[in-house]
Amino acid sequence: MIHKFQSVKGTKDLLPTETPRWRELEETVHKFISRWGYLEIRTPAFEPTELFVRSSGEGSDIVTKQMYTFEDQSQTSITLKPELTAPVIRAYIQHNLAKQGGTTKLYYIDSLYRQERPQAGRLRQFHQFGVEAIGSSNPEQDAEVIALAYLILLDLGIEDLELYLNSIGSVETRKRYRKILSGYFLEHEHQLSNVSRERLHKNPLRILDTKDKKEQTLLSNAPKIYDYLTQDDQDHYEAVKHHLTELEIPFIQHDLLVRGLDYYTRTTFEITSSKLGAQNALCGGGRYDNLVESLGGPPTPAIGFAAGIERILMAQKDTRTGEDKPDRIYVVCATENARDFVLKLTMDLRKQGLPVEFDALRRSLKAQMRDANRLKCTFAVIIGEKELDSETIQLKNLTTSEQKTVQLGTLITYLTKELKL
RNA sequence: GUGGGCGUAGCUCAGCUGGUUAGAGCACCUGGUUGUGGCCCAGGAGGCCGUGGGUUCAAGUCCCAUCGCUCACCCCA
Repeated sequence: MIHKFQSVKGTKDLLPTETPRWRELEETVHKFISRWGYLEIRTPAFEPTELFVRSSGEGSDIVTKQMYTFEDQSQTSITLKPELTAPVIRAYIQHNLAKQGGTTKLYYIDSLYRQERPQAGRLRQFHQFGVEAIGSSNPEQDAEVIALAYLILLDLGIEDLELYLNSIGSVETRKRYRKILSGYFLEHEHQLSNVSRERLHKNPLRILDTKDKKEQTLLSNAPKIYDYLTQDDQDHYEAVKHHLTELEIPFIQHDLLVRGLDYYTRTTFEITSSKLGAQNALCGGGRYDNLVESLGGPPTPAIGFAAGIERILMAQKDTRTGEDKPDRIYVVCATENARDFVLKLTMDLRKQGLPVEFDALRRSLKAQMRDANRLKCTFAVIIGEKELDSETIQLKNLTTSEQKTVQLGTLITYLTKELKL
């Protein structure tokens, strides 16, 4: 028995039943984001492993356990991209996009790869769209990016959006806060769950994310990062909130929101939908003012977000777009000796831009008619011996069941006039 | 990596406490029309019941293992 292949765990085929929804989403993304002045960028599927280690952080989960890493034939360590900010910034530096002046505003729609255990809303190959606005450190830029994320999700028809906002300050602030926080939790270590106790040493900030109800009171008394922000950080944060309020973008301050990647500074945000399962984040993003420099570029502030396409598709209310297909034509072969002519006529009609089907299975007339019906064709062009002899065709309207004889010479003019295409 | 649930026809599923040739709906094919679809009627094809082992006179059904899918933890989009 021959072994049947299956798609690799955590990967999915998009069948013709679902590709229309993907296309529709992608078109919306292209249109919406370009209107805001962002330009599309496409980066390679893989990058030097070191790029992700340097940007995401050596201790981050992505780097320690989620990357698809391999050595190519020249023993270079290669990694399938697990996130998109680093490759975009790499390209930005490599091609010196800054030289164009102003801010550099880029967007992408792309595939990512992370080796995690799949579950609802989480795959090993998945898709995101996102933007990176590179060059401005000002709060208006934060507001623009956050507004873009929020409004595009609204436009995509997602209900129950919740936007969570936080500021985690500079890298130094975070280091200082981290120390204070672990001090606090160390004092109360006996009240911590096993998971949290582990995090205490790896990354105490993550304890703030806990879902353990028993720890909630402990958390509410924990030192808040806001109190450790510098005056500049606070001013920036306040300005971002002010802008969002002005723009009528509703947000929820969430001082426990910390992100998994090391490169974030100041603003972080996340948008969730209650329509999703446990993996309820549709979109995550934040400011990363040190990344460009740490990847070898000039000191350059930047902010961006990435949104998960699979999750958006899950959260969308099922707006089955019954996009009206153009009227299709089925050229039916009624007798064997008409076969050659059927193929030729099919091609002639297609050359006129008409959407035309024919039967390559040599099925019976009846079967062809059934097929035409199954394919929701609006016209059947029937050709048999009689028609060959008289240079006519039978034209049957499959909606009204009317049938008439049409001169072959006038068929194309007739069809192009009759059909809404 | 850890835990729960589930694997029966192309799809959605039924199959009670183990007992004859394993079922339904939808989809598919043929016929009812010597050259005509949709509805209807008649018929048909399609299953090593995920895989391997065990218990038993007898296993889709019980036990063990294994693989796969799925949900959750971890983490994140």
